[in-house]
Amino acid sequence: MLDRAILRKEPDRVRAAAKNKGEPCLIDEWLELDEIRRELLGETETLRRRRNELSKEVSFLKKEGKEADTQILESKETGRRIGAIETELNTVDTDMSQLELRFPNIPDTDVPIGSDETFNRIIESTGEIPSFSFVPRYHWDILGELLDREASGSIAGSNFILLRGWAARLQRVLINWMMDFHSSCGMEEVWMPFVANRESMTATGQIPKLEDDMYHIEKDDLFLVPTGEVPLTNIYRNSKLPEEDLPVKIFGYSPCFRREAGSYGKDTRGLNRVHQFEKVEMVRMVKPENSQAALKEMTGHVGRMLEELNLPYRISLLATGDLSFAAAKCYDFEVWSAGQEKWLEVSSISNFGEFQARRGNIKFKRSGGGKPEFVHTLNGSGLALPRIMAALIENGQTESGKVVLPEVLATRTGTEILG
RNA sequence: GGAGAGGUGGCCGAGUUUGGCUUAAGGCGUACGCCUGCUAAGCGUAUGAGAUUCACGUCUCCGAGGGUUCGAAUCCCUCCCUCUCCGCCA
Repeated sequence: MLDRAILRKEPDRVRAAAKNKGEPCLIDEWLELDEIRRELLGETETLRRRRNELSKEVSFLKKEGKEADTQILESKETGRRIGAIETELNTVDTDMSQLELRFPNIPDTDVPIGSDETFNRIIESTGEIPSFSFVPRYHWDILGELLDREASGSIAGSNFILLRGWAARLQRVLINWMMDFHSSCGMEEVWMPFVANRESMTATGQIPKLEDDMYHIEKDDLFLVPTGEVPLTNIYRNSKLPEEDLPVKIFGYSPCFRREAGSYGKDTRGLNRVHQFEKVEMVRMVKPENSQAALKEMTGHVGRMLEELNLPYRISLLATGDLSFAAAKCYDFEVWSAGQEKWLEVSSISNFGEFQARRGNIKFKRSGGGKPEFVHTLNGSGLALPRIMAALIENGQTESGKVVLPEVLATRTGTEILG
């Protein structure tokens, strides 16, 4: 959610942001409602003030044992008028809030402007692209029956995955390794619910825009989390943190459920794009002046993870059109997967500024005093499992269809070669 | 799922029986000042959030939403959450 002061004073910025993000923008409707709202608000306040005065008079007169019929009559009439105006005011206010939920966050000034991912700017590329003396295979070919589509299909449906044997084991080892990695870097480990309610989804920005992309449990009006960002950020919804609690640095594992309507077709083979994937997510809440530095720190952190996994990667700064609804700035990490000969997105690290904090009412208070301010929130994947699996398998493959593990995983698995 | 008890400012906690000098007491904490060899104590002052306004101010907020009333923290209804006990269950 954007500051109402910005909507009011700088509608052009809001308009430009929406346009650059490819979102509709109903700012003119909002401004019109805002005028009406302020007018109505003024009227109710005058009337309320009068009613408060009358109430005091009645109270006083009754105590004196005097008549107060005139005052009671006026108060009654005033109450009726307040009621009428309030009904109108509520309608206007609800409409405004609905509109506000649909204004996307304003991208930072250094974000490249462009309609889609072709405008993303690659800012770094690290690691050596592996070469083979044979034709490298796709990970789904190497996995073979360890990626049991028949089983997952009959259990849940297409594009859900079921891993067996060493593939399942590799997934578990990877999750553990990631968790330990973050833990040793001084973040707090969190285990979270994998469903979230409507308020939580609205705070982080999935609702209203992405409601249809989520799995919904109608009976309880709960959603399966599309990312751990939702529970992790909502830990602090409606709270006011003392300054010394910042920065909040937390992480946790969660499965991520995405209906991804209309995503079937190419690029959905194997582990590339599935309805449920595993992810370890990092979330931060920082003081506004520190969010840029935090974003940088988080990208460095993820870079080190990929280096330990020995995966070649590149980082792009997303263009406005590829930036998510709630983000102000975002870096994407992609790893090279040798079989598919493609860059696969494995982590997004975003700064949301105060956008989510405003929606979720997450504030902090400076120890020197002053008004509570909104924190800045950030989050980043560290990392998303399926494509990391794909890249590890494709890059580490041998001619005989085995997989050589990077050292950090070999130590944990107890073997250097899987298969 | 059943029964009971609760939800009041950053925290604790009075007020709900009997609706109206509650404009939410009091305490803790915090900030500033006084005092002090230093610290603590003590004393004094200040201290919730939101909306609106250039400002003074005004209005709203006692878990959420409705209702009754001239007037609701207080009465009525619905819902949510927490705790205790019981039931069921991995």
